[in-house]
Amino acid sequence: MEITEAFKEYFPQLASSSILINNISNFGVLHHFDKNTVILKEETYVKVIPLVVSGLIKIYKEEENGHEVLLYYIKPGETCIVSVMAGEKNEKANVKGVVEEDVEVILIPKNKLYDLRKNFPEWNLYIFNSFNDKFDEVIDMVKVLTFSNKEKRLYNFLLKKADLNESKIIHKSHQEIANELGSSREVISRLLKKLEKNGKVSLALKKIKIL
Amino acid sequence: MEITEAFKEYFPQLASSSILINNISNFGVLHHFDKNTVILKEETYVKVIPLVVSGLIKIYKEEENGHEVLLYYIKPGETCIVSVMAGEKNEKANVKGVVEEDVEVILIPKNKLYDLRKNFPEWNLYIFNSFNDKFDEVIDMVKVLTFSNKEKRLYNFLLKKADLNESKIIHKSHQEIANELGSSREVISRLLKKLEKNGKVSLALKKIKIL
DNA sequence: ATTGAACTGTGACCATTATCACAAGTTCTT
DNA sequence: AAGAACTTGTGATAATGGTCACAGTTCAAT
Repeated sequence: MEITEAFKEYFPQLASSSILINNISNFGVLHHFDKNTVILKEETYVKVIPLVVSGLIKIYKEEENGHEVLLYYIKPGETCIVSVMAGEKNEKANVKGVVEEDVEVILIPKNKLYDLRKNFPEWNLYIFNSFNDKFDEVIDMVKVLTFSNKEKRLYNFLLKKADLNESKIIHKSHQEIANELGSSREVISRLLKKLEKNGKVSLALKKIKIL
Repeated sequence: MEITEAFKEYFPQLASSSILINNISNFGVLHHFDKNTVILKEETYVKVIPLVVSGLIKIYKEEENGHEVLLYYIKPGETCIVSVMAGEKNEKANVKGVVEEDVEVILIPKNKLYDLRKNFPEWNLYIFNSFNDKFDEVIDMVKVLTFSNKEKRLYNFLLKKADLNESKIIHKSHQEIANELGSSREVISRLLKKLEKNGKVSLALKKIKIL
């Protein structure tokens, strides 16, 4: 796929400005990353900002002792606001980004960020919106963590993942899910069994189906 | 205090542009709100954006059944990004904002937001930064909620509040704290006693001192 | 000074979640 | 086909936090 075309198709809000299209087409580069590639490391500087065209990226917060929590996914049409801010401020990232499903991204060099912010209100609105969306997601997570039990949190997670995949089937081991939710494998296994008993899911090896 | 003066003193990042100073001085209004005033309601539209000059505002997420969690405080030099976004998008707020300590704010009518975004890269950077700061705070909260117990969460909360107050003494009842942390009074009472036994705080009626 | 309201302390009990221990099933490799 | 590595199931136990019940304290107002 050609870059201008990809841009127009997946970033209509930005592509409403034809000068912006030209700009991004000039200095942006289409790039592919395989599943499991770490594209954002804690404590490292950011050189490029990804605009996701296809696939899925997951963003984690890491803990000192190696544990982690999934914060949110970045899907086509979205960008990584942590990268944008780390780029603007020349600071290190404080979260981890990993490719969940092979992605196609438009990479923007960080030194173009100032031009974009200065010249394109569309860009600024897009970034505002991106921040706002992820902010809402994380706030919702705080709410769930505060008021719901693990079973509900797990079920929410499965529904959201199924929605992103556009498939009722989730291919993950119990251990992987435990890692993403910051829990332990045994707990997740038991809760999944409970969900199965209550007719909410059906289970098979590395395969969970939403009913 | 005069508005231009307040603006220059508390918003140096914005005041670096003298045209922006003139703009905000023209359409901004200095206003005072008493403690406990609700300045942002869930499910209502936003008409003005506050730039906080003095005092403290707290932002909550509410639950269906009346429970709530404190998300973060807004202190002098900061603005309410939820209001900014609700204003830009003409949408309803999805959090609650209450005055924690009497505040002085510069109020900006929401219909000026587009001009600000279009004409002032400083404004855009300021909003990016505001989003980024609160985003980090909420992400940190997710981390604490996932990996720490209530005792640690409570102690963190006390330290943060003391820091904002610039005082080692926190004037809050156990019930108020329980509400802000989405817990129950008995649990908070017991944990505070435990912290007292371990020499971290000393307790008196509606008064907690960090040691 | 007395009363009423708000605040705090604490025992008892239960639900949820974490951890340890181990068994059993599945898939992959050689 | 055998073994290794990964995956899932489940009992036992302990820690954490929420709920109920009730007693004792402090404060403010009449």
